[in-house]
Amino acid sequence: MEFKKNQTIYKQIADFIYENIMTLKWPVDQKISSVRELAGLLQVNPNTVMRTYSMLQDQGIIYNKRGIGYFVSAGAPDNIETMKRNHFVNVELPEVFKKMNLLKIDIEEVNTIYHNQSK
Amino acid sequence: MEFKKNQTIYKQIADFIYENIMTLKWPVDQKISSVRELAGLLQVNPNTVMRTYSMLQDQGIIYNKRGIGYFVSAGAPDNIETMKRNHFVNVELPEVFKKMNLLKIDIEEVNTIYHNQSK
Amino acid sequence: MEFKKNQTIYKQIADFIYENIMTLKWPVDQKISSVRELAGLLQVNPNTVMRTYSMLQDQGIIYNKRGIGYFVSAGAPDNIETMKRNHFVNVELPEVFKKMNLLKIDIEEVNTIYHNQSK
Amino acid sequence: MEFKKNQTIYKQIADFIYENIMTLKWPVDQKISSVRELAGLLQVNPNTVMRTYSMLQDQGIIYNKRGIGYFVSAGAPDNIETMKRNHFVNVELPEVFKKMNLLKIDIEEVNTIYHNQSK
DNA sequence: GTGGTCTAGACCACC
DNA sequence: GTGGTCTAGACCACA
Repeated sequence: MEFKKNQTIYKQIADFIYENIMTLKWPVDQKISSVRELAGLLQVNPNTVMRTYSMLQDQGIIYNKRGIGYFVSAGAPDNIETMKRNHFVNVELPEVFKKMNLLKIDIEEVNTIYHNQSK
Repeated sequence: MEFKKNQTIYKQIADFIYENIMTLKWPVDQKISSVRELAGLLQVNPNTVMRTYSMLQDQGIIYNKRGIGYFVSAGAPDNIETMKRNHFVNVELPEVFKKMNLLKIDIEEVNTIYHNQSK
Repeated sequence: MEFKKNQTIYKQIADFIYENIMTLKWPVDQKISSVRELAGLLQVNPNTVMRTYSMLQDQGIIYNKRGIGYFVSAGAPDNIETMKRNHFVNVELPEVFKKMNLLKIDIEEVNTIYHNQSK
Repeated sequence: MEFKKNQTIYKQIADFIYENIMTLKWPVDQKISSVRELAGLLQVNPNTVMRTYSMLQDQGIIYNKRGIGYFVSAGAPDNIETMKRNHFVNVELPEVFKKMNLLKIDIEEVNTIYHNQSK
């Protein structure tokens, strides 16, 4: 896996996990990779993975059974989706709109780009 | 002037200058505030302003006359606008579209939000 | 390491690094000294080394892995050599020739001095 | 007159005067332009010209009659030439040779460039 | 007055 | 441990 340099690695790992959970590749209550396992797979320092897991645990996305490992929480797939959706609609989109204003880019232009790109 | 904590100060100062140049408050070939002056005005260390000015000089936005000060480069207003425009269209928009895909948000929904918000 | 006072320290550090890379003492993809390490070694403030590293990163000579350190870029040895060669041939030599013209010094004389000196 | 940005202005003014004296446009014992006059001509701060004149006076190239102005010293044309010649041969050329060594550029190559350029 | 460089020391996020 | 940013204050050459 390759990481973008403009974002922290542990957050990109979180995105990787989010996607696995949302797409149900990692179903609810299933044990996920151990810290060392995932660190080895992603060629990353175990501390970094640990940091991701801690964050996800704080968010209630995964839970921990001591001595056994981390598991996907009930409701995680839906929670992730609404969390991301809210963030996108309430935080990211307004920023985009604000920038469009500054650059005098019309919403029509964005529509055009969107449709052209998907061809 | 107040600074957001999630972005570096010297880049926020750059944005401040970008806007002054784009809106022609600071016309081409006009001397801009000296390092110390702007530092005093923004309540910031002169080194921080110096860092901004160096970056802008590398970008060709401003130029320097030794012992006199910094001046707005010819073509700077247009260059800033195209630079920002390109970044928005080629970098930011694709990321937005990608996220829309993941969250299964249609372009129509974005249009709706856009028009609602502007009311 | 001692520094000449007629040139800035951070550029002299860059020259030091250029040489280590060109002579392959520091091979491609090898981690180079950390900012603090080199600062201690050269008896210089870490900020000064940081400045050098930033410049070299802009030039593509070194790259950064977050939280780990700086590494020599692929192709860096060749790039440094061609960069220096170009500067010498296109900038420095013409100035020398121009001065020879003013002082009415023949190229033959330069040849003589060159061969005498090397004895 | 235009100034290169990689060298100080007052030294470039000195070069301008050196040339006028060496080519005998400004003969020995002739009064040269006043500080203000030259400053106006070159579009430069009078302090900068003053600095040049001070340096030239220290070098014995020009002398001052109080209340009247600056004059070209006897022997100035020859002195400038030998001064420049010595500096070129003893300081600049060795540096060039040293750089040629580092970049493994042969004296033959320099000869070739020299002859090609003059065509 | 102007920019430019450097030091000393601090704090932060990240690996 | 790593880089990165910022402050405070100093010194210098130059215009």
